[in-house]
Amino acid sequence: MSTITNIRDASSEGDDSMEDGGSSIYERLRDDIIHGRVKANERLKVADLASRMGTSTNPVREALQQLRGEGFVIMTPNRGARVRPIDEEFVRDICEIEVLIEPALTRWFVGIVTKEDIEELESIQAEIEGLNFADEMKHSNLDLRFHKLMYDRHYNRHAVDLWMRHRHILWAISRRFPTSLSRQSNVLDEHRELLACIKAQDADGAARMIGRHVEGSGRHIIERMRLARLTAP
Amino acid sequence: MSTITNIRDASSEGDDSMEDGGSSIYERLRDDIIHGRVKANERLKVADLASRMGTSTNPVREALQQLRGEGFVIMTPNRGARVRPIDEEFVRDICEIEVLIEPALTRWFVGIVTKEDIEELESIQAEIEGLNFADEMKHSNLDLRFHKLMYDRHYNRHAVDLWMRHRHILWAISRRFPTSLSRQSNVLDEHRELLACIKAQDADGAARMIGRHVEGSGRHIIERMRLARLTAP
DNA sequence: GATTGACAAATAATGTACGATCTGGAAGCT
DNA sequence: AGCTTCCAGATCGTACATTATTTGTCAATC
Repeated sequence: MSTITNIRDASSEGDDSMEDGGSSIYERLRDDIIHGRVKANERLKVADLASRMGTSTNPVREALQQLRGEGFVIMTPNRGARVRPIDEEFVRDICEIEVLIEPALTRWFVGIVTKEDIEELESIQAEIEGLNFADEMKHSNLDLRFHKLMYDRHYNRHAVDLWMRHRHILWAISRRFPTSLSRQSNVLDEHRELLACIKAQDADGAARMIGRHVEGSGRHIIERMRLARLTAP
Repeated sequence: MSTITNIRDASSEGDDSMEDGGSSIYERLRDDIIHGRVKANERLKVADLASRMGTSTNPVREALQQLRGEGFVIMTPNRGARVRPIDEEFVRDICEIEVLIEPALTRWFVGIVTKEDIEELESIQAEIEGLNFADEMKHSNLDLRFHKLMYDRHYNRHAVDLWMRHRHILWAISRRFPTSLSRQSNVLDEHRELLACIKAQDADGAARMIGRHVEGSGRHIIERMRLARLTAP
């Protein structure tokens, strides 16, 4: 229970009031939860967190309240906050929701797509194929740009926000594990097929494709999580 | 811009430290936003709210953070909080999401439904038909019980939570307006047909039915909102 | 004379410190 | 053993200090 956020402080050694490099308390806590640095259902004591973060208690309390609103922590009156377990169930849950939402967003995108959009998508896709998973970080950014381009102009901002939130969570989790080779080739295939459907103005096909894509990603992450849990508990 | 939460203080007159009747600051603020007592994009000043609520600023700040997590207020650093507009767009957005989620939840329910469940659903439906919209409040509760029974045992807690949140918002909004007679009869019809599909183990039919039900409710609320906005701006 | 720029004062958000209140568990009593 | 009492620890609320933003004024320039 010692190192939670201090894990990444290895570089800046015994430094209390570290000038936080742009990351807010909220983000730090959120990352600690998503990355599993705090155990499931573990109690989060504001005083502890405050000293660990190098601030007073008030910012921590507000961060916790925000996290409660987003469902990452569970708070009971006069009894503090506990972390919601980010386990395979959680991933499955949000993936299932995405399987419902993303096809709808995609279907709409096919209806409004322009020649320029397709060109940009293809250029992104070319970049993705170019680096071929050499840099996971870069790949993730490109992948995000790919999907963001499709969804960003959608009128349903609420749905897009939901997608973004889920996406960030999944991305943070999947960053813990490497992507298997088979999944890598599947991702490339799925993107290619998706592009083909978009170009052909086949909304149903594109929706079906994105559904498969999301489901595949989710399944892959869950398998990796299960594996990691079994090998190194 | 004077009376926001004080509207309901009319009864307890000039009483500073009113023993709040179970409603937390968070709930008060949330209701004020949903019910449109605060104008869209209006700035929420913590000091104002604190004095209005009869407390100090800290509880207000935490409530605002929670609301931010849930997307009801938008906060920018060093610039405070603004209320997210709860307009027709907002309702349309969450209804569209529900149109995607609820059919999936319903489909699963049809797969695990027992004889006892159906009996209880029918008893609730009988009660609903019995009071025939005489008491909107009671009707809402029964309607909630009806759908809750279907969704509550679903394994995807995240999706069910989302549904619950959306449901509460919609309910709070629709409470502002009376339900039209035509919509009333439609609701009854839709429930009846839904029950028939469930009894017949017709998952696709039930899903289609609930989709129509949600869409109809959403459309009705939006129309009412538009009407109210046009008649009394 | 009107516009724009900088500077200063007000206003409001953010952070810190401390006291009040509640919970949980351990020690003591029947 | 079971119940009560009490104390340590943590949360929650209040007050205050600090910092950032906004506003208003005045002067300099076009």
